[in-house]
Amino acid sequence: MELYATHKRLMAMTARTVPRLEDVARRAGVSTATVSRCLNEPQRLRAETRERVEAAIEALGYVPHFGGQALASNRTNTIGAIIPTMENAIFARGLQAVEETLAAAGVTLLLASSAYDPAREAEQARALLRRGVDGLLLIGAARPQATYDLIARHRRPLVLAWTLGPAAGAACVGFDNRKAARDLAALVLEHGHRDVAMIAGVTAWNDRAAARIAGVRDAMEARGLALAPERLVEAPYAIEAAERAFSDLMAPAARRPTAVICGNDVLAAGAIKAARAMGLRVPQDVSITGFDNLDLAEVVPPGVTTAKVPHRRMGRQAAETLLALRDGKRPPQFDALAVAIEVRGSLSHPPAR
Amino acid sequence: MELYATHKRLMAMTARTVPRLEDVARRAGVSTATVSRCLNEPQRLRAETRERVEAAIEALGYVPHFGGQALASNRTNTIGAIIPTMENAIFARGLQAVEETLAAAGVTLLLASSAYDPAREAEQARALLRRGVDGLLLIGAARPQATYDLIARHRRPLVLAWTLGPAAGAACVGFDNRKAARDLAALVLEHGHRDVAMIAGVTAWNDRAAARIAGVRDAMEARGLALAPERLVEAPYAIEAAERAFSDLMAPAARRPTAVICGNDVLAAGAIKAARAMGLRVPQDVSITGFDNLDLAEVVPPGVTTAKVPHRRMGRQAAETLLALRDGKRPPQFDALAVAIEVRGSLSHPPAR
DNA sequence: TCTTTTTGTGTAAGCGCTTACAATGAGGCT
DNA sequence: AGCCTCATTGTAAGCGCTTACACAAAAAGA
Repeated sequence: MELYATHKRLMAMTARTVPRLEDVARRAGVSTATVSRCLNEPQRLRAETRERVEAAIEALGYVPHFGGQALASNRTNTIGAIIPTMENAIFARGLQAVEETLAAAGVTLLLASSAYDPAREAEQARALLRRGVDGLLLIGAARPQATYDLIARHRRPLVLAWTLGPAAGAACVGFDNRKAARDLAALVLEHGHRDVAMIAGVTAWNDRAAARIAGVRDAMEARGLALAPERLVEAPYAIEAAERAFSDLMAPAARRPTAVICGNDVLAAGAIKAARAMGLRVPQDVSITGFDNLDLAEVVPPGVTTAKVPHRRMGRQAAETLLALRDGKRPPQFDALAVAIEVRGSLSHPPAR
Repeated sequence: MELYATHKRLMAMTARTVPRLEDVARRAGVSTATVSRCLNEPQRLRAETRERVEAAIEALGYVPHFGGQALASNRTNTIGAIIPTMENAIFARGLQAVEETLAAAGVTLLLASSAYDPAREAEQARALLRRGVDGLLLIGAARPQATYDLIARHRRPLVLAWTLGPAAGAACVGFDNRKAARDLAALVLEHGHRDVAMIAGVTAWNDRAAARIAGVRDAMEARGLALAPERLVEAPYAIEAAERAFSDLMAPAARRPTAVICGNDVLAAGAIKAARAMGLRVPQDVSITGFDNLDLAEVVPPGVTTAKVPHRRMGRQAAETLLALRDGKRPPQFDALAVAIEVRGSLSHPPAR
């Protein structure tokens, strides 16, 4: 045993470039406990002592070792988030706000992505929990119960964003996807459209996509219309998939839909691209709507009429909720975020037959 | 001391939900060392023992504690990456590839963003190093020496992506921004343009943006032309900034540029939007080019002529380099990635005067 | 048969930090 | 003066894991 210790000690002597708490303590002429306190509850130290320790920290360029802290304190000042994808900008803006809010509280955000795959999500959750995250942020509420159990077993607070639930014992921060989609669809119908089709996101394990379909159905049924099965296509959130979906919807020359409601702006952009390729004018020949109000929506002519999701506010609220839960406080109670409709050129009246 | 230990032990008894290595060992009837070996070098165990341990791990749902591992082994199987922004898709695709490649090797990617601010980048690097990342991936080569020193002091391998250097002792994986921009500009000039302007990214601490300007200058000078100061505007990579920049460039009614080369596709999309708003047709009245070949480029009509950066390949190579360096191997030697030009509708001949 | 190796497993020391409790000394009260 | 409180700092146990070395048993030589 002695030899091992000696060996390590020697290694350390020759190889150490990163100072430890003990080095700081020695230099400042205090105990390791005092240095630790200087880091964690500086107000408990006499000003003179604190200054001495801080000087030593500064001089040595000391940075506390994360693993050591995590092990000893069982806290990491880290929040983990798993988003479905980084490929398009859907979640970027919200996450940026999460990150900023957390950073202001001295908490780091660990980001992972699941590619819309619940198994991958569970795996990532496991990895994040293993890293000792103090809390977890997930998107949406649809996932296997096992994932919820996993998180509960680790006793970590969980916040779901982009949805209002129903949540298995998790806090939700978000907006009413169904209502927003209903409002948007209602607006489309008010423009006189009766032949409406929808390119939705893939609904498997995606409650937002499903809720948006439900919202569209709501609006149509309220007017005695129905969304026929052949008028509903699911497509992954990608340009190309949307192009194909749009072509499929428009294939029957007779009774083509006059409006296509898309599950998000990426789909809408793809649909518009396909329409152009088919020689259809937007909105004269076909109206198209999106969801999210990404940059894309304002750049693609004639501008995508879309639901303006308050990403940043949602991100901030999610972060605040997580911080409160982590500290054992009751989380602030937020109202469901309002989603306005941003009207742009892609929505107009149906063409006269 | 006893009391403290007892207290903790009691807490543990009542509160433990997460099993430790010791619990697995007890259940499998082996020592903790054996369980640890089963995790790290399973081939060293007798098959029968290994199975018993694995069964216990499975039964208890044991997951090794990260902090404990990190502390004891001084390795984390984690690579950190700091990208300038998540707001737009510039880095998303490349990072996705990094993540996939690392995941295949059992390594987790920790992602942070710097908002193009070198101070923030250094701060994030410190945070990642503190977390014990085994290596670091940064974008571009331009940053204060202090950041390089910080990383060197921690003895962590560093890979720079999106650039070819010059790198302060770091491996570079990327492409020649200058050459790609030169090729693109040459193509513009071949179309007959002589009045060329450029909306570049902000060059402060951004060697890619600077290299692209240099490339455009190269091409122009090779034809005896120059990029006049009033024909060069820097703008952050955002739609709105690009719109303003474009308006500024087009303000003088006389001798307006006939082509605007943009530092990336986001800028190009903004420029096209502004052009439309000004009643200018693209490409009949003005040609516009981008860089990166984002989704945006194919969706915005008439399609953005752009440099096709091989993001995914670059990401994969960066990850492979990091993994090799982490294991103390010589990194594979990659050639600079080729950047092709994707010609789309936004580039044409200058209008006849 | 009696060494040598090899193989598989156990023992226990630390990794760098936090924190309960102890110790000290300075004031405050009676 | 004697006792108590409070503020400040020190002491040292332990967080959950890895791993050098010890040791026993099995395999391989001699």
